[in-house]
Amino acid sequence: MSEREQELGITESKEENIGEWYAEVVQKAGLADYAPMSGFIVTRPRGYALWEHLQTHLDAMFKATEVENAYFPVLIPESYLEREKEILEGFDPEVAWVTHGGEEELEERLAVRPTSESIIAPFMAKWIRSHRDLPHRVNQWCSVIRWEATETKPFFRTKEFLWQEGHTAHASQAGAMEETLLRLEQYTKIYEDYLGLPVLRGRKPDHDKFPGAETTTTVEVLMPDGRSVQGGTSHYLGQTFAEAFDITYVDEAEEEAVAHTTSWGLSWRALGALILAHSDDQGFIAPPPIAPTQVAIVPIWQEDTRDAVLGYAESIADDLEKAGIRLELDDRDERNPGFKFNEHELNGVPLRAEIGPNEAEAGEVTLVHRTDRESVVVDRDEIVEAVQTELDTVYDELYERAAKHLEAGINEATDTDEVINIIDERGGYVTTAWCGDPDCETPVKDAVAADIVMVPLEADSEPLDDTCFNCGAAAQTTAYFAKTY
RNA sequence: GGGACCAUGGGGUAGUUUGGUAUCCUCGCGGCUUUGGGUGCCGCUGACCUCGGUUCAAAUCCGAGUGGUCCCA
Repeated sequence: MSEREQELGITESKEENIGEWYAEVVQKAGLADYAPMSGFIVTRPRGYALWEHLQTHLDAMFKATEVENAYFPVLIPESYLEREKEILEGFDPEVAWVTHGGEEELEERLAVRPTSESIIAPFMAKWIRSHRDLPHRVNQWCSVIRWEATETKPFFRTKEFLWQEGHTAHASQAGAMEETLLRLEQYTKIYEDYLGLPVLRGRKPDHDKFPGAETTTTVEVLMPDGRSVQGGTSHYLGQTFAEAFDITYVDEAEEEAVAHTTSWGLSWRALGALILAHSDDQGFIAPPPIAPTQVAIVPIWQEDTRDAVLGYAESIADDLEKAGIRLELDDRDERNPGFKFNEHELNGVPLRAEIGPNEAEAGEVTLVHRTDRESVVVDRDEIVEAVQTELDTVYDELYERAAKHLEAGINEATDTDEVINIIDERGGYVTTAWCGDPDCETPVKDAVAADIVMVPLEADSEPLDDTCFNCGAAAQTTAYFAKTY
């Protein structure tokens, strides 16, 4: 590696030093910077654009399934937070408090929302009177703050993060469970159809549920270093919150009844997952559906071919733009093509169009994949279709790569030593039969810091074996062990 | 929760052990040159994380803080 490359591009290796490599990709690809306060980041336009595109797609799915957006205050009175005991206990150590307005101390301190159940639920109680008001669904796109003293990793671990939180109320348990699973389905779709990441769907074990929830479901994404990321969660909250906040309605028999509620959230951790999964030692790789720039057109000219090449490139850019493709025509005069190639690769642009005198003369365009630098020469007249095809190809390559990794990353074990050994040597998920007692998780936790990240979604699915991997008691379910972020 | 390492122009660094003039590359800006994988030359701007201590003198030594990375729980 030459000195020049060390300075401008990525200098860390994903293979050997994934932590530092990730920090370098995030900064050099212009996605985020570290803020002056520990635990906070500044999301730069290229990083924020990823979030906006993800948001557009997910929001459309919500709206197509009867969700409306609303906005609730960032501050929650302490008395509201106290109304549901478990949520208070669950989040208490991580709540940031506002105690003063100007110099004056407040009569009641205000929590910066760590999640909004306790401010949304009272309003649901107010708005819902009759069974005709159900189901009721609201979602908000916002940020929350959880004051954990952990090390910052942009998009994965920050005290403030962007997310959406959906909250719904239903007449029946069945309706609320259906809702819970529908949102989990939509999270799966976002990962698999837009971010290029296959996921595992499951339920959290009882000791790791959302505070106050009956059932917490999760989509888990396997990272290149063998750790699992919780990519989104959807909770069936039973009647706990409805009872605490009086979300009741008059049913068809004119009886007062307590509603069943759900909540579901997906954060910008999804961005962390896709950056970590797809990018390489050359820099970031954005999956085409959410790429801020999908195609970088690099014109290559000599003195005498300049006008012809630029004119040709511009007409192609016009066609692509009209077709709704996000592109950048990089006609900077002070940079040579090689420099531009490297820069767009660093920034994650999934497809590059090279247009020089050769292409202009032949009526062609050279398209190059970000993933493997493979190039195809296509006809100028079919440029829109060709670009769409090649973007799909890049997406498929990203997805296939991640799918192979996931497939190889699920292994089965029958006893504690085997669970520990596989986690230690290969990482990934280790499936094993489990009795359901959290004490049986402890030896694995102590040895390799891995947890049970999920159990199968279907509560009645048969465990892998008759007896628990650790204590030998009757197995209740199959556990998926993994190290986590 | 415990430990280790690190912090010098926008980015990457030398200098720190042994206290005294801060090095080089790159980015940026101006000019010329140049364009199918990080062009070349000339000129310019720009830095010792913060606070305190020791000292004639601190990037350098000491203490505290802030921030980052990694390892272990």
